[in-house]
Amino acid sequence: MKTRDRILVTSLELFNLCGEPNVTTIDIANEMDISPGNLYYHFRNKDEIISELFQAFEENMLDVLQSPTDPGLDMMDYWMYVHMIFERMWDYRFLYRDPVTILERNEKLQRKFNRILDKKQDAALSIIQVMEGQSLISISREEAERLSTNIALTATYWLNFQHIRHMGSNSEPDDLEAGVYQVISHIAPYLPPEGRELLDAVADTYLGASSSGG
Amino acid sequence: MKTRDRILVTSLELFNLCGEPNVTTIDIANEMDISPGNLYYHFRNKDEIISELFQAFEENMLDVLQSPTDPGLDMMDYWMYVHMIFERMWDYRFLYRDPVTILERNEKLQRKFNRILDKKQDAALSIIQVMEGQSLISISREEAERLSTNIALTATYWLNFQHIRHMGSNSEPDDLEAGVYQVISHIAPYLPPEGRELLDAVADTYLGASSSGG
DNA sequence: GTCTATATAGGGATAGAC
DNA sequence: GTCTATCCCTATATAGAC
Repeated sequence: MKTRDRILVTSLELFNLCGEPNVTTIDIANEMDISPGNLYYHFRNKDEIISELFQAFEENMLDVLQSPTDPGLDMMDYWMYVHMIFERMWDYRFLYRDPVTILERNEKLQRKFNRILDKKQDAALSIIQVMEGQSLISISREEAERLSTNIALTATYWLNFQHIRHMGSNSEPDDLEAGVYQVISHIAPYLPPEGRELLDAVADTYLGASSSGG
Repeated sequence: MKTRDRILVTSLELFNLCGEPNVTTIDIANEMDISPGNLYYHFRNKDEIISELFQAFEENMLDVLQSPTDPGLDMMDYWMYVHMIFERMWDYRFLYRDPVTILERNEKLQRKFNRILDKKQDAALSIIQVMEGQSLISISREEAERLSTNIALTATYWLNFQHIRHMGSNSEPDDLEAGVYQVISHIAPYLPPEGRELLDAVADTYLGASSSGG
């Protein structure tokens, strides 16, 4: 593995573990047993490392987000879909730890992050509309807008919320299923009784057997 | 006004405007036309300023949060209630801009912040249970738990979400009503048609006439 | 490509005069 | 209480040898 790539991998690891603002270029170099000078031979500055990591994240995420408007999907498919999104966020969770701190330094990242948010919200809206089209749920246009905003918001901030909630204990929870459930539960009240039971069944399947993010 | 208090007021202003990590003790001193030495005569360090601001925030917030379990309350009362909570958060919005960065340095603040989150969630749950008791809504115990978590999460991160969403334009939106609506809309799908119409009416009243936070 | 050594800059904080 | 001057530390980033 080339040094340049090792820098990216090590940076991502440390950023996720300690938070990007708490990781210096020297920390990264030390962790890899190379000199800081060497690191700066491969990257002009820390921002370039972050940008490159973000680039990889964006490609991953936009790929996963391709909204499943296929009408043949069931509750379990949606669960898996949201799970995949959570896994990508988990892989790059340093971005969700204090997004404002990271984004405010770099306008390009702001735009990219917002584009991902747009996509998230669009995906939620699409799914809602498919369900509506199937008469699975009944919802007005305005309600659907607000609902998809709430879904995108929960999906975006769940890891941050969990992190703050577990700050006393120094172990970070790597159980994404609770977040998936939390996101999907936004839809629950719109579902008919059969739909809710189906959701409960799917939740029971996944909530016990924590599969973790690795 | 005593210098000590002026330091607190100025710090709060700058923190809210620029974000706490971007404001140095020198910035604060400059803004007040005093010397950094003077500032350090009144406060041992920056953390002490933050802690004291947090203290004031906590008292405000816990006071406002006293959950209104009075069964005589209507939709407009709940709207006002959530609005008051948003106003307190707005006054100390720097805490919601980079929560992890601010909290990770100080265990006491972690506990306090989480206590406020607990209170928020409890308040949401209480209101839901009152509504359930009045047969206004029908909801299971587990659903109520998840719902109140989602409500607390949205209330906590709405300002952050808005901030990121408007990062391109350099004007920060000070319209809290959208956030209030977003929070209350979590309840909407559980309401009977009359309840939803009532909510729409209340929303119409407030959403137009942005009252702002100042 | 990699190293050592170092420049640079900024922020937190203190000392001591007034 | 307030000021000026300054110290210390840390993080980013560069220079130049190997």
